[in-house]
Amino acid sequence: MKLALNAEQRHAVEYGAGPLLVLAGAGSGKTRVLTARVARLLQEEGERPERILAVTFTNKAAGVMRDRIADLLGEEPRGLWVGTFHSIAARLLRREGDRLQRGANFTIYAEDDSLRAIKRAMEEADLDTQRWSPNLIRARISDAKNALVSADEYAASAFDLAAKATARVYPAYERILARSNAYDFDDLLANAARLLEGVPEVGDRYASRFRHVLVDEYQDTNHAQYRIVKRLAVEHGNICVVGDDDQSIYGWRGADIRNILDFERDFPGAEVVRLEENYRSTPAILEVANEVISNNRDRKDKRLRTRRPAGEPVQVVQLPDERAEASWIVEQIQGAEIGRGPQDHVVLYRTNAQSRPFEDALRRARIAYRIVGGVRFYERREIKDVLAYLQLAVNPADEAAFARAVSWPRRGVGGVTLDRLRRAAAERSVNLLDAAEIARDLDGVPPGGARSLEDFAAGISALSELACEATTEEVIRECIRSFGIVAALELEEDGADRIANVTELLAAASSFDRTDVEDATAEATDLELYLQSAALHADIDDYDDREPGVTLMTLHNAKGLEFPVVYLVGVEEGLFPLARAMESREELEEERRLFYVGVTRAEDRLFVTHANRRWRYGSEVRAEPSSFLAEMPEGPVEHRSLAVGGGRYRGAGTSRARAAGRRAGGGTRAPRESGSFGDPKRASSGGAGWSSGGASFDWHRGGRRQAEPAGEGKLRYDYSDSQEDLRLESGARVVHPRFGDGLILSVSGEGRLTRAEIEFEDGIRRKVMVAHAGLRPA
DNA sequence: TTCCCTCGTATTTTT
DNA sequence: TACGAGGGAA
Repeated sequence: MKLALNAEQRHAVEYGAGPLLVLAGAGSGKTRVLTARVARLLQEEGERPERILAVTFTNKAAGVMRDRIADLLGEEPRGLWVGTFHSIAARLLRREGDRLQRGANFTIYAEDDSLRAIKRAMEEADLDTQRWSPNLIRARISDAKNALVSADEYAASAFDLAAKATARVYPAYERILARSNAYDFDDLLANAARLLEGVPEVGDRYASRFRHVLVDEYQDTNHAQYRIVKRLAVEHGNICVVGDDDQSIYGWRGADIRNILDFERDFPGAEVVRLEENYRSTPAILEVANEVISNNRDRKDKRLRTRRPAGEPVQVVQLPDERAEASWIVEQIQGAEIGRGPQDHVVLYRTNAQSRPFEDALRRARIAYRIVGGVRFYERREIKDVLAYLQLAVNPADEAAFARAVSWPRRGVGGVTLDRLRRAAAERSVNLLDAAEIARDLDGVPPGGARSLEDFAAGISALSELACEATTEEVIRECIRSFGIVAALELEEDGADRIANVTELLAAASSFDRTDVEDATAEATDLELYLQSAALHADIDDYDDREPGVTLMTLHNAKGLEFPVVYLVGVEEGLFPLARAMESREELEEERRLFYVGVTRAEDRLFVTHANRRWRYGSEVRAEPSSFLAEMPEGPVEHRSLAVGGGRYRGAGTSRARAAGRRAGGGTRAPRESGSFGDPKRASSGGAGWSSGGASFDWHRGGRRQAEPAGEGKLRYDYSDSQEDLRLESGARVVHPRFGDGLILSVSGEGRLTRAEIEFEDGIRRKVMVAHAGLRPA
C-alpha cells in the first residue's frame, strides 16, 4: 500500500485502537484518509472485512470508498459493510425482521408517499387538511422520529396547538405504515436505533461483530444516527469519525452539529487530528473561504492553508437579471483558456428552480450539460406508477402502492369504489389486495368496479409469482405488458418522454447488482432488493465526473466534489441566504456554511454572481447582493458590475441578453416596487443602502467595527445614511414599509445581524433584520 | 367516474 | 411559473 500522505494524514491513518476524530477541512484529503485507514486495517492488521463498518451519507460516497479501497488492496474486499446510514439500517431491519412488526419485504416510503399517508392519517384522525398543512405535520413527525421520540412520548409533551394536532396524526400515521408493512425514511434510522438499543441480543451481536466503525461526514449525523453509531462503537471504542463542522449543511433535516463538536466528550480519550492543509484550491479562494466562515460562532476555529501559488482573484460579478447571469457565464465557459472544456465548469445554485436560465443558455450555445437534482428519476409520475405495481407484487399490504396502481391506467375504479373497498377491507381486517380479490362478494362495492378489482388483483398475484423466479427486468417487462402501461402512455400528451423514462427504468433494473445492497445469499428476491435500493436512490449517486458537459447542481449536492472553475450564482439577499433562514443565527450560520462549501469546491477559478432583478413565482422582483459578499476579504477579490451605470452588460452572446441590458439601463420601465425576495408587495424605503434605481450599487468601505479586528479592510454595505436618526432601542416607535407602525420590544445582535423584535399595529410581534427591514423612525 | 377548468399556493436544500 | 386540489359537467 503506497500512498502519499502528509504527517497529519499519516497519523490519522496509522493511529491505533480507540476513538479518533479527524477534523478534515475542505479539500484536505479526508476520503484518502478514510480509505487508507480501512485498507491498513485489512492489510496490515489482518482484520477481516466483515468486522469493519464504514458509513457514508450518499450511495455515491459509499461507492467511491469501496472502489478506492479495492484499488489500494488490489482486490474487492468481500464482506465489508460500506453503505449509507439508510441502506445499512434497511439491511439491518431486513435481517432482523422477525423481531419487528414488519416483514422483510417492507416498502420504503419516500417523501411524497409519506405525505399521502399523512393526509390519510389526518382523515382518519378527523383533522382538517385545510386548516393544518400536511407538510407541516409531516415535518414535525419527521423531526420527532429523528430525535427518537415515539408517538406516545410526543403526545405527552405536546403543548401548542400545532403539536397537539400533530400528536393526533402521529399514531394514525404509524398505524397506516404498520398495516402497509412500510417504513418511511426516518423509520429506517429510528427503528434500527431502537432495535440495536432495545434488543440486547441484537445490539450485542452487531456491536461485537463490527470491531471497527468509521463514519464519513459525521457533522451531518442526526440524533438517531448518532445513537446507532454510539451503540455499535461505545464498547470497543474503535470508532473513527471524519468530518468538518464548517460543512454541516443538513440541520434542517435534523443533523446536529453538536455530535461532532461534542465527540471528545462522548468518547473520552479521543485522539483528535486536524487536517488543515488543502490540496485543492488557490490561496485566493481559500482566503475568501476562511474569511467568510470566520463569521460563524458555532465552530471549531481553524484555517485552511495551501502551498499552491496565489492564483487568479475571485470575481464577484453583478448582472441585470438571471438571463444575463446565465449568458455571461456561458460566455466565460466558451472563452475559457485552452485546455479547459465544459466538464471543468460547474454552476452551483441555492435552489433547483434556478437551473432554468442556465439550461436555456447552454442549450442555445450548444454546450453539453448535465444537471443533478430537480425532479428525480424515481419520483417521476410514470416511474412511480410502474414501481407501484412492482411494490404491490412484493408487498401486498402496501396501501399506497395499491391506491396508486389501481388508479392508473384507468380501469373504472375511482375514489368512491376505493373508499368502499377500504371500508370493507377494514371490516374484515384484510389488506386491500385481499379484499380486491373477492370484491364482488363485498357489500357496498359497485359491481362494475368490483370486476375490475378482481382482474387487477389476479394480475398482481401473477406478477408476484413471476417475481420469485424471474429477473427484475423480466418482471418489469411483464408488468408493462399485462397492465397496458405503454398503451396508456401513448395516449398522453408527453407520452413519448414518459415511455422513454420507462425504458430507462428497464435499463436501470437490468444493471442492478444485488451484491451492492446485500449478500448474494440473502433470502430477499432481486426485485425486493431493487425496489429498496431505488427508494434510497439519490440523484447525485449517478453523477460521474468523467462524463462530458457543464455540471449544474445545488450547493447541497456539490458537497464532496471539486471543479477547476466554479460559478456560485444567485448570491442575493433572500435567496442565498434564503429569507427564512435569516431569522435565526443558527440558520444563517448554516447558510454561511453552505456558501463556504460552494467556495471550497473551486480549484482554480471562482466566480460569484448576483443579479439586480430576478423572476420569482412568475413576477419580477428586485434583488440585493447577499450579505455574504460583504464578508469577503478585499485583497483576493475583484468586483465587476456588468449591470448598468458603470459597465453595463451588453451580452454579446444573445439578443435576449442585450434586450435585458437595455431594459435595465434605459429606464424605460417604471421602477418596480423594490423589496425583499418572496414578497413583491413589500415596498422598500430604500433603507439598506443598496441604491435602488436599478443602477449599480456602491461598494464602499465603511465603519469598521472596533471590537472586531477581523472587520478591518472589509467591504461593507453602508446603511447608515438611511438610519442615522433611527432610535434602535426598546420603547422606540418605528415604521416598517410593510407592517406599518410598530413598537420596538427588544434589540439583539450587532452590525448587520442586528435584529429587533417589534410589535406592530396588527398586534403581531415579528423579529426583523434591521439592516434589511428598511425601518424608519415614526 | 373521469375529464377539464379554475384557483390558490409554494421552493429551500435530500437520504 | 407550475403543480395539486377541488368543483362542476359529461
